[in-house]
Amino acid sequence: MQIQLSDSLTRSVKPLPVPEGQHHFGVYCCGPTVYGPAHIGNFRTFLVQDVLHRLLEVLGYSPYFVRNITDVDDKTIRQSQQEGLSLQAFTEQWTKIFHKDCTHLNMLLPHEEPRATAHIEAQVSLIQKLMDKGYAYQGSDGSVYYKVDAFADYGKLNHLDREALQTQSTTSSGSQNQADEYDRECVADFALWKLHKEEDGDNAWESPWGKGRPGWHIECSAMAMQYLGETFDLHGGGVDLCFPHHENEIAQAEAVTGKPFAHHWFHIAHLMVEGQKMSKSLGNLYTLSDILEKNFSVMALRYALIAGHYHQPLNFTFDTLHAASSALEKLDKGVRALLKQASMDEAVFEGLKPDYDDGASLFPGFWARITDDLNVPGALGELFKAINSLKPDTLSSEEATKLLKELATVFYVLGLKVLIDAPTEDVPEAIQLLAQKRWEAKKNKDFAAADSLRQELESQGWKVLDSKDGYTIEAL
RNA sequence: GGCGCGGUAGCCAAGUGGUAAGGCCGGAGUCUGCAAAACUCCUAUACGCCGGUUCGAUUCCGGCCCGCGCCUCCA
Repeated sequence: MQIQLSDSLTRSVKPLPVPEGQHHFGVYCCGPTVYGPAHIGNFRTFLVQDVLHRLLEVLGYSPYFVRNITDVDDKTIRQSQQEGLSLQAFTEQWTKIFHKDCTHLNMLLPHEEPRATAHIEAQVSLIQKLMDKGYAYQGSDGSVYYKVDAFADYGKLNHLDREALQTQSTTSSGSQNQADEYDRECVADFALWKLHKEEDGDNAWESPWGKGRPGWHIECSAMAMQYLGETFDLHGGGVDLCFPHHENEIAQAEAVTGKPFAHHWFHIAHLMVEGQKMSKSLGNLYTLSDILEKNFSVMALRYALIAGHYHQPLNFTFDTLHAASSALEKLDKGVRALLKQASMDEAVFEGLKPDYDDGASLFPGFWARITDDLNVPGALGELFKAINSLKPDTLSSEEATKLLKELATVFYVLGLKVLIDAPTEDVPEAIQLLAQKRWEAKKNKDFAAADSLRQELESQGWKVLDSKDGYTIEAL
């Protein structure tokens, strides 16, 4: 099945090339700057990319997925100094936490995860080529800048007016931009190599233009080409990266190679929180641990973050999370009903390998939607519709098994684990004892005693759930 | 100002030239000593506004209003 995906460069929905032979579908996504915990907005972007990664894999595209780690920039340097750590120790610590969060969110590992500081040479060499070809110059401050004017295609990704770029006369507020503090020939020019400054501390590398550090944009051009070649299939990131970051990546790469950098540009809209832009000052910037502390499951978060179309801003609220939890429970029930009919163990279901068969799909609506510009909300709608129409107890064991196999593939693409484990909290002995007493009182039909014990348990933060021949205890 | 995205029931969110998926919430019933769970069922005069094209527009075109994003290192 072929995937259609909108492309920012052509501003159209384009089919991804059909997989053939040994070709690997090369994907580069801009990863995090590791100076603190990633927030759920970052994860929205990475999760959408993860769904694309999984879809490509299941449909036979053989993706080769590269996502970088930015481990040198103003913020990482400043923070590491404040904490009295070396840049490396500082960024490694946050990289580890990022990895932990990714695993927790059930994200596939990238095939490569290059770090900027481990690829200084490749960046220096790319800058040298830009110098040699006349696309870069050393400013009066000693730093090296990209000469935007020299690259005729500059602005093509964002469809910018070249005339306006010459002066870049306005800023976000529409006011005049005071550009005279810069040593660039043109305000649109951007830094390739930043000459060492005192506040950079030890964080400097040798280069033909003196000790310094790379500009932000150059790492992605250099590393993408190193791992994926001069031209690759798809490049993605959050919308905010479309300009200037991706525009600059194109300028750096294409000026040197003369070839298209990426065939397809994939941008993911931002996450809003309670209708507002996320920001520290508004206090609405959540990390994964913030969400887990509020007793939501990580799967509910994953569901909530992928359930909106990537093309539109997603408004995240705690209502959304509640809705996601309930929706997951519904899927859990649907699957359990089929498991019973198929006499399949949970573990067997969870161990099923994704296996997509185009001709024999039992959920054609789901696949049609998800391959149509990664329409996850539409696909989820189709999935629920299909599950609602099933009557498990009328199915043969074979039919139920077949459905489960394809559902496993569907859930693999979404990266959702739908079988929800019963809470396995440790219940203190004293509480267990009280619960046992209550159960006995209930069996003896001493309901007054049973009720007062229930109240006592609740006052201590525990809830008893009765079933036919027993009970379970849950934290409130 | 430039470029872009969006306005669908209480909330979230698909989609279509012929009167509208799905999820959540809500409600009812069954069941259970109570509570919850579970099961079954159900609801809604929802397509920003104004014109145009059309037999017919939420869907196409034009205008307007409103919200949001980017426009020098934020996913």
